[in-house]
Amino acid sequence: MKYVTIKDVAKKLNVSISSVSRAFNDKYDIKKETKELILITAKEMGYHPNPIAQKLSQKKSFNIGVIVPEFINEYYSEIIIGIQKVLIENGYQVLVMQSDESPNQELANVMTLTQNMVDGLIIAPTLEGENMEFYLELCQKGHAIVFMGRIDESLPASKVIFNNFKWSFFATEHLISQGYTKIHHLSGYYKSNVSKERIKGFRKALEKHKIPKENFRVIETGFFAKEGIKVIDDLINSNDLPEAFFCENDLVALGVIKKLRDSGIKVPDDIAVIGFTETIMAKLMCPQLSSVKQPTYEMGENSAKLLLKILKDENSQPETIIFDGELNIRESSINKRK
Amino acid sequence: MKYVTIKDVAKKLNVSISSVSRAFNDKYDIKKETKELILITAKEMGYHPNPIAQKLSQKKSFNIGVIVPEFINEYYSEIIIGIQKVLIENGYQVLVMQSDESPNQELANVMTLTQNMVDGLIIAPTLEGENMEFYLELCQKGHAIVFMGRIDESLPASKVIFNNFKWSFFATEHLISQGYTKIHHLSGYYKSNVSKERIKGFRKALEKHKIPKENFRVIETGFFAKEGIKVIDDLINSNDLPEAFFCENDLVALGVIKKLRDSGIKVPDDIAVIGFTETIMAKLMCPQLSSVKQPTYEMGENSAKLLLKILKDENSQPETIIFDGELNIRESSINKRK
DNA sequence: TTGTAAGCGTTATCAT
DNA sequence: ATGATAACGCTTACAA
Repeated sequence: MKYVTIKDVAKKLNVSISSVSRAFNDKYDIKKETKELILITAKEMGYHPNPIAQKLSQKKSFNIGVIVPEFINEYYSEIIIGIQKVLIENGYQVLVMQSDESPNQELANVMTLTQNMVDGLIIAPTLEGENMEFYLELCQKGHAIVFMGRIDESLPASKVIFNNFKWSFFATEHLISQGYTKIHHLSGYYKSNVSKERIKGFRKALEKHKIPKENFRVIETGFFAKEGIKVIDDLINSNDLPEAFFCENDLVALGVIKKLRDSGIKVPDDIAVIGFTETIMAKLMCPQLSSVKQPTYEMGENSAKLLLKILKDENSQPETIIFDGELNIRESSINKRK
Repeated sequence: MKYVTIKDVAKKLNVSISSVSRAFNDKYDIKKETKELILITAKEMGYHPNPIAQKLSQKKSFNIGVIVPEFINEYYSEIIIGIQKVLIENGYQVLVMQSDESPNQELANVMTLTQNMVDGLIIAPTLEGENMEFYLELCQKGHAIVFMGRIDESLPASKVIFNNFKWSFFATEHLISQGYTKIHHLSGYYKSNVSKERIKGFRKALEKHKIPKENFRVIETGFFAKEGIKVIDDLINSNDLPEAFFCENDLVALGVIKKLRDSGIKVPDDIAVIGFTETIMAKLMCPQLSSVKQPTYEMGENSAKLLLKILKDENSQPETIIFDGELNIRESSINKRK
């Protein structure tokens, strides 16, 4: 591939390459007519500034690295779309890497990206606590980083997180309002702050409504349908089914509902179920699934904006944006007997 | 951010920068001991070759652009993962952009990426026929491009496609084998080659089994659950329901099943349904959905490999890889009365 | 307002 | 086997 360079344009117009450069960069003085002439001629010749040369010259890559645990589910996909929109508008390229839910892969991704001179990073870690010393070091070295989601509060960096406590509280309170008093919470991983917050919200709601302790349980389940199925299987065997399940996410809820149905137990007639981190499936399932919707797109946009702020002002202080959600009540958690 | 450069390493060891460069590039003569010394010292100092400088020097970006219609659904996500694996292993970075199902956005994405000097492109177009002259031009200019999925056969370029005809045929034949003779095919967009191939396969199966013409219909539906719902709504109103539906994809099938259920019609007891381009939902739905699985990951891997081949040998001839799928029969298409 | 030239961090060609 | 140096395409002091 042969590209037209700044020299070609300069030669054609008998001007210096600096003038051509200036024509493409607003910040310098240049006569209006020359600028226009250059711009027009450049366009005719099919010239575009070579971003790689710009990067080398400016010691900036105009690349932003985005690292997510996965993008098979729409959650991170939507976040990425929000990020991309903001960053592309601001002249950045977005390099997306996925860690396959592995902290090691995550670390490798960070390495690859920093070695490729990304100007900044948006990292959605797979697990809080992992790689934390490394991230601390990165931050102290002055890397521009925004963390997202599953991240330790203690890390002195900008963060975009979801108010898991609050919306876990609301989800639980909703189940209580439907008259359910025996409720199990199928949690993600206890290690994770997200899960801890959800558990806190769950407990808080039960306490507020004075549900006796023996009426609720928290079960470490995981993120996938398969794991939801397994838990139900165990509970059926031990004859320990509650009146309602508050699940880690829609996928787990889906597994729960499937297993219950296969066992002849109807949702919500016999047992109510509510999900979290709403997916497109929620509305299409049978029964339609109640869930907590997170503003994924906005979360992506805002993490990008936060990063741009850091990029513009190196001395900007770490900032944390906490997002609220939306409780969407559907069939799966409605108490028909009430 | 302060990076260690080749100069720093050279100075420290009192060697020339060429030697350091050579130590990092196998293709040159350099004494084994000096090489090792340089490599060790470089590592100690935290030196990595600056990829941007390498790119400028070599007039290669080592970036590959990947453009997909969307990555909200797992289909393209999985393809991307396959692509990334192969390309990253080969020292390339992958820039992913999504066109939001818009040919205009797709064009803008191609522009952005070519202007950013990507060495090659993998393009999954949103709609065949759109932007075709432009792609033709790109190919003729010598850009390394692999097309994927919804692409005109006529384009003289490397392609990775799925055998829609064949698997549409098998899906239809399966419905026939279940004893259904009144079958409707809810197609994507008639414009699209993919849909055309699916329709051909559908017709071929019906012809083979001598189903009378008045027993089958093709209805242009679209890609989303909403559109499936609308079609069923219309068919119920016009009292024109068939015995079985062969849907464009799982999402449409989901809409179909939902609407039928809401109307008191049971699947598969009253009407059978089969999807296409299997998603994770298929196994989790109620009833479990029969569908045709596409080898997404492998398709991604192979498109990347195809691109690498072009990159290595400029004169390599266009090649087309056609992938086969897998017909997964589940509850939704089983005729219980048979 | 414009031009000159140094510099960004490499690779690659030519000497030595 | 090693070093000097031009070149890659651009930005940006500085000079004119």
